[in-house]
Amino acid sequence: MSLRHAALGLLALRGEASGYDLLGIFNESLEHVWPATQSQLYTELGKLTDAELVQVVAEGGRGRKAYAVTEAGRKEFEHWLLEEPPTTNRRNDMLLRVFFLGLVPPEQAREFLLGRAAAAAEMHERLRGVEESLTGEQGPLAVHGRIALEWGLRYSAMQDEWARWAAGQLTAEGAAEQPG
Amino acid sequence: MSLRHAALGLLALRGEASGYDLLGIFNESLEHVWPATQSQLYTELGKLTDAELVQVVAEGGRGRKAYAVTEAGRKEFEHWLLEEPPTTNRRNDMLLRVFFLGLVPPEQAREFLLGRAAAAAEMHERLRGVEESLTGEQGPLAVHGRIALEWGLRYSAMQDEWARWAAGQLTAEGAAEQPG
DNA sequence: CGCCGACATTCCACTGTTGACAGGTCGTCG
DNA sequence: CGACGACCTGTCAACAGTGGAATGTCGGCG
Repeated sequence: MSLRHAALGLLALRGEASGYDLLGIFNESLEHVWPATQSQLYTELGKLTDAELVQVVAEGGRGRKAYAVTEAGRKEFEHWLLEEPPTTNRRNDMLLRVFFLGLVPPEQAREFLLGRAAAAAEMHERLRGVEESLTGEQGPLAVHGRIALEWGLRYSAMQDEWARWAAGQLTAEGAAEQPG
Repeated sequence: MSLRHAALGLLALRGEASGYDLLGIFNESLEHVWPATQSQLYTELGKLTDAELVQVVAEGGRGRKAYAVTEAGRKEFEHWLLEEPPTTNRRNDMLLRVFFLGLVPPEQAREFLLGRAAAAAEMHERLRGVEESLTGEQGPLAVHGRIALEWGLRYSAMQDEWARWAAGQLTAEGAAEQPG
């Protein structure tokens, strides 16, 4: 149920915004952190209004409704942000595959792992590019964006090293099975 | 749709098993990689049977049905394992919170990050314990289990270091804002 | 024998996510 | 003017995942 809090947070950052505005932010800034679709967002804004966590503060042309968080909404948001423990991602597609890697020949397993390493390295380079385009930017949003980016950099580096290490383990295993 | 492939993989490893058997494995070995509930698993086994990827090879007491993968099932499984690119986890609850950390006082933001570091360190220690209980184990399953475990160790270490680094960034920022 | 716990399957109601569809308004460029 | 693209809101069906309840069987222990 974090879409609700993402919407509250964006409204808190922006002061006021329409569903359409929020959708733009979701597709730009939050695309890799918490994607959301139109239908989901408009539905959620409706529910938030019913729960009186946000309210319509202006209506403009083309049916536009500008929303802003209420006092209750702000409270709910801060409670989520600081007091609810973040739910760890329990499912991991790649580790599931690793679990079954013994079912295919070692050479194919090794290829799989090296493929993962390459994908991680590619992601790392992409993020390095983003990092460079960010140097010189100022403000608190740049600070927190930079922190999130650093997570991605460290994550992809970790994944790259781990996958290459794991491939090495398989090679060692194969060598041990066929000595001499 | 990976539950389907997890079930196929477990059946391939085990040769044959009932829904109840599989559920036990999901709760033990796959709990932190791909959890599944009763209702989900039995439903999936029904669908897999309809699709002729598995078949009932024996019926025992208490309504027990033992399943095994068919040739088509094995093919489908290997295709998934080696050729379909693993889907990266797109949503990250913690990074979403980081994105909004500018909305609360720096001291609270710092506390949040240090809390995350502590949680990661705790997870790391827990995994270290699992690692120790694994030394001496043999066999290919131990090898791949060890590789998955190593991922967890590196992931938690990375998260711990990152969170402490990030907390430092906020301190530096606060210090820069209030010099002298 | 009677009960209990492990074994074993199935159904239901609910939430979250996705993608497609449908409808309407405003500004501007040719 | 007319068409087009950007703006803006909404509904629907389908599916994955969660949690709980209902139902029944078998083996062993007191």
